[in-house]
Amino acid sequence: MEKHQTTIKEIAQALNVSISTVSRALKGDPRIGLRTTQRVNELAKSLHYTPNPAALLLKNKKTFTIGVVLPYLKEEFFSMAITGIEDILSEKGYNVFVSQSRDSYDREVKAIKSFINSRVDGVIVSLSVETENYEHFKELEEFGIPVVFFDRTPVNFPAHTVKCNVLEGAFQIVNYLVSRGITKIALINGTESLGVSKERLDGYSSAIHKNGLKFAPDYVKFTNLTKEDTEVKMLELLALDDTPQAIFAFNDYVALDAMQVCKQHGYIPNKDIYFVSFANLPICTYMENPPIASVEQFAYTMGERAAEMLVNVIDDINTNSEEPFREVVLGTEIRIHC
Amino acid sequence: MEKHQTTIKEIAQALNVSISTVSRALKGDPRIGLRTTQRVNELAKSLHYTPNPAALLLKNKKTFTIGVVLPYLKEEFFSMAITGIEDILSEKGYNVFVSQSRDSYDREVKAIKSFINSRVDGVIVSLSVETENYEHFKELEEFGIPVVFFDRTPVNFPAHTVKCNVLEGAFQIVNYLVSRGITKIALINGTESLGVSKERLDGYSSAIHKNGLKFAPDYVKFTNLTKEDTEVKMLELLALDDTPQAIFAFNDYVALDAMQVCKQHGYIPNKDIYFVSFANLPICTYMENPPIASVEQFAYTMGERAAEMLVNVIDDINTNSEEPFREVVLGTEIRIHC
DNA sequence: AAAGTCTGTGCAAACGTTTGCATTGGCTTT
DNA sequence: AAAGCCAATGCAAACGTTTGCACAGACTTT
Repeated sequence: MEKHQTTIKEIAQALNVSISTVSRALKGDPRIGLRTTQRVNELAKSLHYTPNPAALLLKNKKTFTIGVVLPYLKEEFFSMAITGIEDILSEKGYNVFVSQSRDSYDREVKAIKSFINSRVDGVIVSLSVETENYEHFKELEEFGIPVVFFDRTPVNFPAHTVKCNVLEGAFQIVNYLVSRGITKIALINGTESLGVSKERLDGYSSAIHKNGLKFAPDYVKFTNLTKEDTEVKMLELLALDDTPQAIFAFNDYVALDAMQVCKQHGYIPNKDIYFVSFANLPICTYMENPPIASVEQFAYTMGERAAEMLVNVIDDINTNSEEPFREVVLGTEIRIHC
Repeated sequence: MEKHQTTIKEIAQALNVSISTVSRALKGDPRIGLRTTQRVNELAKSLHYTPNPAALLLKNKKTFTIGVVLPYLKEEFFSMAITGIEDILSEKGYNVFVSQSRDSYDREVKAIKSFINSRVDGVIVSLSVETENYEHFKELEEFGIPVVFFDRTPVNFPAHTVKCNVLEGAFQIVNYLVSRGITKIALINGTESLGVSKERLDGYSSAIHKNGLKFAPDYVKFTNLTKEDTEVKMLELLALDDTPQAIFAFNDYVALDAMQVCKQHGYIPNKDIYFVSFANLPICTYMENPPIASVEQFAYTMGERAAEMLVNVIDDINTNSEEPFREVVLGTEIRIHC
């Protein structure tokens, strides 16, 4: 347990030169003689020297650390997004703090505060379902820490964002159902606080109208994404006089929960009632009976784009160019599974 | 973009007291007068003061940061373990760096090096399939950074570990199959480099022997956990003269991949060939046809225990008590699904 | 009234780097 | 041989904290 960490100072003493000489030699400053530079580098290597990040931060004001807050790592959509984020960021020399809000506003706020404390260089966020105010992100701003949101982005709050074209996706997938002769289509949406919920609703209703169908408010439910709430909403739909022929679910988890309710009540999913959703769960490919179609979400790509955007924003802050908010919208693809 | 961060010094100037007074007031040192303490705290709060972690590290040699390296976040087993880790660690005031090895030795080494650079206080690891030498962990030791391994722990390398009783679990689940009258049981194991593979094999063979069955080397396959390799191994099993009646898979992912191969070749999983596995994929509860039984892995608990162990080790280092390596072995439970 | 004891505060060094500004010694110029 | 120059190096301040020690003043003791 020799908890000793070599410092520049020790190298200097060992070589009988000054600290500044070692510092310069280490970064290849041309003012330092070739021989000295060499000796310093050799000794540094053999002593396993690595610069103390605290000292660096103190001078440079940069931690090379990025914080990420997202709802649930266990959702494949988010764990894949993290992979994209990590890939880009590690390449640029950043480390990644990960924190899960588990769809709780309080936890999200706590995570942000802790990121402020540790002076991350930037933050990437996908909002919790509960989040309706954005004070914690304003605080981040006060500390000069930039934020990029992906997928679950804030509403009425200008910010850097990466998302996919949810509205278009919702529109297309409802259209697809209609093209198969299905007209009684219900929507189990996420909570209204989520911008992505609103977009799904807009896409849904514009497809409904465009196809000359009647928009039935009874057919639109909101779930807070918990299994329990989804079950309640699905039961409500089943209890309607005019049972829907198809359910458009907020995402795969909601779809699966809803499908279970169907089964328990004697309906055969994708036979008596069709299901479609937003794909956040590639594991569905292992299922006997996944939703019949889904909107691709490009989780990995979204993570990549968000990370790239963040490093760009960080670099631009340093060069002091005052930029407007950036936005990336990924294309739309729907996948037919059967 | 006022990237200004309040310092203790500014508070001192504003209040016309010395820096040390502010520092002491902030931590409630009884030597500072009540009035002063109050004034300092008020101003600090209104200025959003938070101590600069770099300065703290420089003094305290502690980053309150823990690094975690594990194979894949997208595997529910690991994302749940992370949740357990996070829960314990955030409660103790630590931040968590997450890095995925994606079962690559090189990536694992890189992650460890980067953790050394950022001077984490400790590291939690679940090994990649490829890892066969442990030099990178020795390096960690040289820097005085403690490591705790969970689930995929090293072999012939003394270390702090948290795992479940894999041997016993394997034994019991094979026993269960036998109790259902199934005698031709094959094993699709992980690579031999993994200690948990060896334990599965030992449990398997001891159950085979105990039940008076013959151990058939042909019935034991090793996969590197990729879909491709698992498919190859499953095909080999199907090609045997004496096709097995049941497959004991390394984990749920391997089971699912193997089941797909079965289906493609006209066998009905869990009818023609039974499947059992180690449960690392709770999403299986949504499946029509999951493995008929599985060994519980206690992902969340394992994460918790590992985190607790690590903080204990860290605390003990500071109190200089030289301790032997710790080990936690979680109990065994098998779950019958149908 | 001198000595002692509090209470409340300040000084300055230390942690490991970076970096602007010297300083040194040897070499070329005149 | 005096002046000037360059290459190579060193000094010291700064970044934001913590902390051992010292100090001032006011109050008690004798």
